[in-house]
Amino acid sequence: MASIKDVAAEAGVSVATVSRVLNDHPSVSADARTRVLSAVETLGYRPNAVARSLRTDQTHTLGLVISDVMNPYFTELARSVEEAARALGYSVIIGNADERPDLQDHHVRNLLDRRIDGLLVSPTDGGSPLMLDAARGGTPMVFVDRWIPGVDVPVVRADGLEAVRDLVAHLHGLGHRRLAIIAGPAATTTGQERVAAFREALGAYGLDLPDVYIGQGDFQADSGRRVTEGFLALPEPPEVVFAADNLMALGALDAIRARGLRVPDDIALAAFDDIRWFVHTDPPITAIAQPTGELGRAAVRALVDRIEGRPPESVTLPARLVVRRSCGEPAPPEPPPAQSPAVRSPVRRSQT
Amino acid sequence: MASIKDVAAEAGVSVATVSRVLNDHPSVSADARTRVLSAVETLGYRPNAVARSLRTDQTHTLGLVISDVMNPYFTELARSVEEAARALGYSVIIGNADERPDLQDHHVRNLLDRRIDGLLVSPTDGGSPLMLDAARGGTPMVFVDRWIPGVDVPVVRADGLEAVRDLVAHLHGLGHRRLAIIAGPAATTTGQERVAAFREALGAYGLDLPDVYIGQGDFQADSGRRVTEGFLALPEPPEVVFAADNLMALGALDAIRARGLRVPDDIALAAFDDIRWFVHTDPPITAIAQPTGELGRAAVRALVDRIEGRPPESVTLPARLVVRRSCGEPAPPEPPPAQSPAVRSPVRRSQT
DNA sequence: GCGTCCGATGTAATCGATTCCACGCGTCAC
DNA sequence: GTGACGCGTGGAATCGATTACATCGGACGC
Repeated sequence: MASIKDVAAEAGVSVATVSRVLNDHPSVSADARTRVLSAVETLGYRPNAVARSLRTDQTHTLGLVISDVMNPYFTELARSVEEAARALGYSVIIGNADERPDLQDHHVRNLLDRRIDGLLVSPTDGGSPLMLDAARGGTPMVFVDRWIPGVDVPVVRADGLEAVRDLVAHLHGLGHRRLAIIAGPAATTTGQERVAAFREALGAYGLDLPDVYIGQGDFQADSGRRVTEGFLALPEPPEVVFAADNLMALGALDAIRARGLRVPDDIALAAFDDIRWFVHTDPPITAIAQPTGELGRAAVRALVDRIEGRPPESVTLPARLVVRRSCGEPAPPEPPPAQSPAVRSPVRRSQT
Repeated sequence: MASIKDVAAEAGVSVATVSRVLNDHPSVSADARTRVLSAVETLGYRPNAVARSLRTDQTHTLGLVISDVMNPYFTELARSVEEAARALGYSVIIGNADERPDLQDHHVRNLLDRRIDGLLVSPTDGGSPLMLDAARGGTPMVFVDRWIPGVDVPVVRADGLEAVRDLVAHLHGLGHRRLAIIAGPAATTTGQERVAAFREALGAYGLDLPDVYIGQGDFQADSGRRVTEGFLALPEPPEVVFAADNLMALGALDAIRARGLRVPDDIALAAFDDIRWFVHTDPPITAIAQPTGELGRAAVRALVDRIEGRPPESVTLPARLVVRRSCGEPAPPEPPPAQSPAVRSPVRRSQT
């Protein structure tokens, strides 16, 4: 592969001049510039990003460590992050933690070793020593979706409280009184918050959330199945199962189906996180939708602000309820499928 | 951030010795080794991968350029690639082309600039000059899923011919005679092959595939909707729609539903690529499943073989038909959901 | 006792860029 | 006419690692 030296030789100038042309530094003669450019062309030269990064101490790369790529919510988040980053001249390297703290640490370490300019994390757990060091250390960092309390890092996330209240109102209105939740890991903020929001919303109707109606899941489909099987085996099974993410809802559906029961006649189902397939499941599933694209963009904006020396902002966006038929009639008309669901909602910001 | 010099100073040795310890070179005294190791510990030193890569001309990184991350098939492929690569000591940088040749070029260029050790590509089109140069040039490369004919690069893919024959047999057995396909872009091999396989399989039953029953899609949901709307508006609409990927099947479902029609009573639907949600759609969708995990692993194996100087092998694995209810009764019993669908099938290999 | 060999170590070159500094030369002001 | 200035350019240092080569002792064989 041709290096800057080859280009310099070909153009009959010094490497310094080649570098100046490449970084369009003003003081280069028109003549030298054209000679360099044509040398670049004939050699098919491309600057070595590794060497450049070593010298400039910048990689123009963001790291994104997410909990689980196979979860459509995170896939979409990753996509919007990459898109936003690209628009700002950054590349993204994705690390998939698969909800495993050890894998998460592996990726964080890997990204740090590569000297990425900044790190976007959706933590799988309460924070390993490595993660905490990274957060306190010099690396610009922003949490997205989930965060670690007590760490001074901006957070970009959706607030589901209002939507969960709407959901409970909907369920209550349909006559449901025994409501259960498949929770995410207690070590994650989303794992805790969704249970807390659910309990609070139930409280407003004088309902409580007994321990047997809280199933401990891990945001993966299998745990949804396992927990739901437990619910169904109860002497008094719940009338509604609320899955704290879409994969556990899938597992719940598996379990319900394996028992030969029907949704919503025998048991109702709702999920946190909306995905396109929920429109076409049997029955269509009522879900809480997050403004995923906005979250990704806001997260990148915050991180790049930090990297480039501007004060980053924490952002909290509202989630919203999408009612379908999985909790019982009536089934509201689904709006015609649009290119992208038009989620226009007010933005709440708070300085960090 | 501490550098190797700081470690050397702290340990009272030269940088060469530190480097030797780090790369566990045999000729280092036990004393020096422990001193270096403890210096590393106290300084929290981590070697700079950028500098190391520059010197050794190896990044221990694989590039993966896929056509569309939001397509669950590719998401899963990416996941298995990363897993397999990690097991072999490589990291993976994913580039998402979103089915856009310009974006694909962007990512290929970016990865090449970063001097990745090898490139895994599922080409979005017939091959841009950049891609062809890269293939002919020194960069180790392997195609996965899709490939570019006439380029001497190993290919790892699934062969759907047998499965498509099974599908057509199934459809024919159910009495369907007017079968349509939503094709992928003609510039992709999978776009062409699936149509060809479908046509050939129809031919075995004396059926043909008229042009009006070939809808031109682009592997995205919207095109599936658009094409299906066209089919339904035909004076003689098809009895079956076969979508060449799962996203276009989703779009087809949208269109069918918008028309107020039912699957399979009014029209049957089948898809290439099986995804977990197909079990729970209304109705469960008959699909052709690819051994995605195997493909990812085989692709990494082939690429790493090339990188490390061993002769790489092209691999073709068979896809298989999974019959559900979307093409009409009878609905075979779905096996109980397993951790991972046990796809055990013979492996055909061919030397490249 | 002396030459040889080997193990442990340090010095310095190197990878491919960027960038500080110095230099040469032409222009302009005084 | 001369000094100051600025522009275009090249030389060389630098980033943080790896590694070839040189050096220095000590052990060992004869």
